Amino acid sequence: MLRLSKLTDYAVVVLSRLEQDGAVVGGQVQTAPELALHTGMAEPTVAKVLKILGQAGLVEGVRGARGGYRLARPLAAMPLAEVIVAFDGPIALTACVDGSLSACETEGHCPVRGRWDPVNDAIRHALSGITVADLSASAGCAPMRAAASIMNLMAE
Amino acid sequence: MLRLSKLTDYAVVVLSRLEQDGAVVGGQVQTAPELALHTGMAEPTVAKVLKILGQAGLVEGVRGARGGYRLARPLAAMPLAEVIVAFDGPIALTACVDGSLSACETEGHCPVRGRWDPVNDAIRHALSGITVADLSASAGCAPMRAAASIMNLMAE
DNA sequence: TTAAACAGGACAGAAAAGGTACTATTTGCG
DNA sequence: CGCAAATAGTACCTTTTCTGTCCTGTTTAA
Ligand code: FES
Ligand code: FES
Repeated sequence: MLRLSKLTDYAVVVLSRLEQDGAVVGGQVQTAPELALHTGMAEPTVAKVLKILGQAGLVEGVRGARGGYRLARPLAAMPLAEVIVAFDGPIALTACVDGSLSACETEGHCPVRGRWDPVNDAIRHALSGITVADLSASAGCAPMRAAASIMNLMAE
Repeated sequence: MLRLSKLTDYAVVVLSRLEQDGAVVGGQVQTAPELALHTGMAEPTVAKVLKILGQAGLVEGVRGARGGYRLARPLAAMPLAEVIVAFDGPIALTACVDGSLSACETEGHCPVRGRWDPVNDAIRHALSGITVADLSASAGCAPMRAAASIMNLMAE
């Protein structure tokens, strides 16, 4: 299925919400609990997503009281490929195992190595023109997440 | 990592070997044990790969004694996408769960549904022009599999 | 009739992902 | 100065998925 990580999907929602609330570079910050309420996800999960996004340099984390997160760039300038790389690792279709890789490099030849390169290049090229902003448009209409959000509010 | 199934990788090797041995449509057949020896993979694994390829209509299985497998088409006319679909399922980047899909369809709206469509279309388009023949070229130089094949022969 | 080979499904082990919790560090505020 | 809020990092457990193998049934040439 070429399934990508669920966290990648969550990340797009969180990023959309950040821009929607004006939490762009130089603006107001948004805390993880606030984002959790508005997106309907569990708070630890949102925190995990934001931490990974911070390591990737896609969001800026402001520490301390009155801290929070803010977009490092507008979503229109944020390639989707960077988000995928942050959560799913390098964009490469391969069945290669890390352990056998060293053995193949010393050998100089490998049946797997380089075989899928044209495929990977094609996919990278296909993803190069898509930004997170292209996906955030439809992220607003979220009945399911809204329902989850309501249940989240009621649980308090 | 967008990892594809190992079986997909095996499938390309098996398909390449089939064409290499002249086991094309209307020609000689190749048995699963033979293919296992030549590719260096375990025989049950090769059998599994061939069974799935048969269900997908990419190879033809001839039953009975003196049976075997043969390519349903030349590799140049076999899109890689079909192989991936056979082993990894539909080509779609999504975190959608099957269970919640029905609930979303009754609702008519879903935050996930349709959001990744532009990405999926881009990937499908990128894969549409690649055939298995494009990958089989470098599948011949297989020092690792050759070594495994030798060990396989010695074990008998 | 026998044996070879495909077809289909079932099963246990291994690997990866998802989610959660805990601790440490930073920083505004009284 | 001390407290509280919030991020940063890490570690762990649970669940799911993948992998590889095996078993039984069906077909067919010899
Ligand atoms: S198995 Fe990956 S480089 Fe050889
Ligand atoms: S979660 Fe997949 S259609 Fe709603």
